[in-house]
Amino acid sequence: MKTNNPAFPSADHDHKHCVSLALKNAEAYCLQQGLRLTKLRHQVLELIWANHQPVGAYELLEQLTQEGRKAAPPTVYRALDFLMENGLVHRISSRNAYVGCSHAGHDHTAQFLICETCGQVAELDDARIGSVITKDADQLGFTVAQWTLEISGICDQCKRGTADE
Amino acid sequence: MKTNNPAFPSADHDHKHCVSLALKNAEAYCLQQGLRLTKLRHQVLELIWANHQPVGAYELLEQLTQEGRKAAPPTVYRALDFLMENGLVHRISSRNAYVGCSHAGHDHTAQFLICETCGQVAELDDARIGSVITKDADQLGFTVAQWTLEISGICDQCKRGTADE
DNA sequence: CTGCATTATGTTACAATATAACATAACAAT
DNA sequence: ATTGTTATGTTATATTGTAACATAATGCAG
Repeated sequence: MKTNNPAFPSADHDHKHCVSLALKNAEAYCLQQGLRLTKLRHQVLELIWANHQPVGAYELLEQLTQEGRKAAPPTVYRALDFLMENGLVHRISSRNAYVGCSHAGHDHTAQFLICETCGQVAELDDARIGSVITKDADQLGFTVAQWTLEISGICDQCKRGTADE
Repeated sequence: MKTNNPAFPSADHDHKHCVSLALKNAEAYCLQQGLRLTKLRHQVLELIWANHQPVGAYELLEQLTQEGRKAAPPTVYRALDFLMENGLVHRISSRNAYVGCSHAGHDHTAQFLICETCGQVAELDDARIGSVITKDADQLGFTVAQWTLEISGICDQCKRGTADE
């Protein structure tokens, strides 16, 4: 039996459901905020979620092209910019890659566990980290705008060998 | 009078002393560890410290060239690799830039405050953050190898206007 | 100190990631 | 419909980073 791990979904979880849920959330959020989640942006967001692990911009570009859209690098980067500005996607800068964000709304903070073996990413959301950061920064008179925490290591499934993969 | 801020050194601090101290530490560390801090590596490390804020690889390349060394990109990247492996330099991935590390020894963790205005970087070293990370990761069965925390915002000096700059 | 293995650097070419700048198209509101 | 605004298409190029192989320096066994 698989462990039910909310952070690193097991390989047999319902991908499609997972993606469509994320998209619905995004649609609702954009509607509510008066943001234009155009076809292109929707498509890019869907691809990001479908990959379900960090995807590079040029990988997205290729996938877009395969889906029949005429696209060049700016096409992808602009969509990514929009999605990031509005908190629907995060950039993993240590990998030059992008992942979908589950808690939309532009939050500007992110905490990731990145598995070096399988490449999967889990988004943490531990308030303690933010509070420590804020306190430290305050003491130095530093005003925090945003931050990224990227934690690299090995996930549970990969440690147990191939059984779960 | 300037604030004596250990994290963000004021503009009038003794640059040269600062650099030479860092270099001496690095030399001592490499000697002790049997690491070969060659002329090139030493030169690159010195340039990084001399800049005293994150420097890009190609910027370093240019500076190396100006100092009369024949250098191509791999020259710089290899030196950077060595310096990073041995904890003498950190990479700021959100900026594709490199900074000197004050606590040598390969530690593999880093916490940075990055001022969006002046570009200066302060390295934090708050043990609480590491401990929260470890606990969170443990609960998910994730084994942490290394992590990077990059905090973007505005430093004290820049908030006060140009007086301190 | 000589030859050999190892490590570091030089050199050329190129891969991967990202943006500038300007043209066209879609949209939203009069 | 007209117009201002926002989004996308298109071409070219900037920026960052590596692969692959040649040469040079270094450390060490004999």
